[in-house]
Amino acid sequence: MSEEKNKQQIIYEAAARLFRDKGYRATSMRDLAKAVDLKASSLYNHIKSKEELLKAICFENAKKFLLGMDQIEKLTGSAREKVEALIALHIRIATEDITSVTAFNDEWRHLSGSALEEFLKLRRSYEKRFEDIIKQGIANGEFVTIDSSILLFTIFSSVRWVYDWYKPGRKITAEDLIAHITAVLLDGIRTTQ
Amino acid sequence: MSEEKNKQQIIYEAAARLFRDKGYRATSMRDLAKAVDLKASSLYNHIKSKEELLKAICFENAKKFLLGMDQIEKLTGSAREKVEALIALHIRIATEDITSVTAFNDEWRHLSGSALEEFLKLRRSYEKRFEDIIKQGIANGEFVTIDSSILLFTIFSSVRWVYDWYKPGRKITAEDLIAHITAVLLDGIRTTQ
DNA sequence: CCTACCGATCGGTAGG
DNA sequence: CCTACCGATCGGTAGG
Repeated sequence: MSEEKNKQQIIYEAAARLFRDKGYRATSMRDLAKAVDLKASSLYNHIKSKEELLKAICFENAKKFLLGMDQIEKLTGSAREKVEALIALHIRIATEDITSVTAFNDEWRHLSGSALEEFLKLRRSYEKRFEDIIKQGIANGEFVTIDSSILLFTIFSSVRWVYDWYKPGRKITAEDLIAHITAVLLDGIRTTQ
Repeated sequence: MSEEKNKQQIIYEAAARLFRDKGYRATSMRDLAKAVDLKASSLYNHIKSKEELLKAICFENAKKFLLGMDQIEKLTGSAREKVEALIALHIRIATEDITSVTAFNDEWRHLSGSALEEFLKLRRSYEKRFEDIIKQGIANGEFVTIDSSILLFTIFSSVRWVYDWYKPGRKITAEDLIAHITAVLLDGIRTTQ
């Protein structure tokens, strides 16, 4: 029973790694089977289908972001503090399970039909909630008056490269990254002279 | 002859669009044939192989970035002016042929063996030259003293989302994007009070 | 530029 | 958990 659970967990983790490294379409069930020391057909004693693996990866990560957003919206601080918390959220999720979050980020588009629709709905809702916080900060005078979707996507991408770059071997810690990326986003790379 | 040239061009453009929309591995030669109104076998009168299409897309775009870098390194201005020119370069390349540059960005990893090696060599060289300019700016006192690779990847990603977002229908022009993203990267989103 | 077809590989099932 | 196998689809070629 606990062994069963374990094997399924192992398959999910191997799938995330393969999807990240080779991409969903380029990963075959034979590749996955080999990675967990099984024959391809035996995988189906533990999982339902290839797409189920991708769904789990995508929706688990989406949930992490949405739960984080729930918490941050409840904060009583300024828009700046909320954006700082969101930057930290993204970087913490990324560095805690870099494999899974990278697969989520790059491979969600291979979800099919209704799963894809549902995923995009969650994503749009997350983006809207993030953008609302930015808009509040602009209205407040906390942030510069630049188109809020430009600010949104600049912040998004500034934390996104961490997925491709962060490796346990790096000397820079997650908390260093949070501090430095936050500093760049808030005040820019130019020195104030 | 010029018709022959045209058909090849049409195939390359259709391939870039399909690779961008579905991914390289999920795009079949039957898909591509349908998009250009041919049978799959007839494609091979115009092209050598599927991978040749990906190679062309990847190396053409790599060349655009490297030629831009050549020009910018020759400038006599400050590091800040060079970084501004690089930001503008990225956004101009992205908005001029958004389809091709997105395929280049997302699908290069499906290059095989020696093509992949060569591509990575070009990419590393580009990144190094970019980072050298940043290092110069830090040494100069023009830029804040934050780890240069953090600055490099933050700048890279801040212009990267444009690929996924920019559509001819948008009200914001490429030149607006350049101005706003440059402003955010140089001085941040926080107002100076 | 097409029809016809190749061997390889795909995700997945049957049956034990 | 395996062997054996399914129909579908893949990139690409032969031959006209």
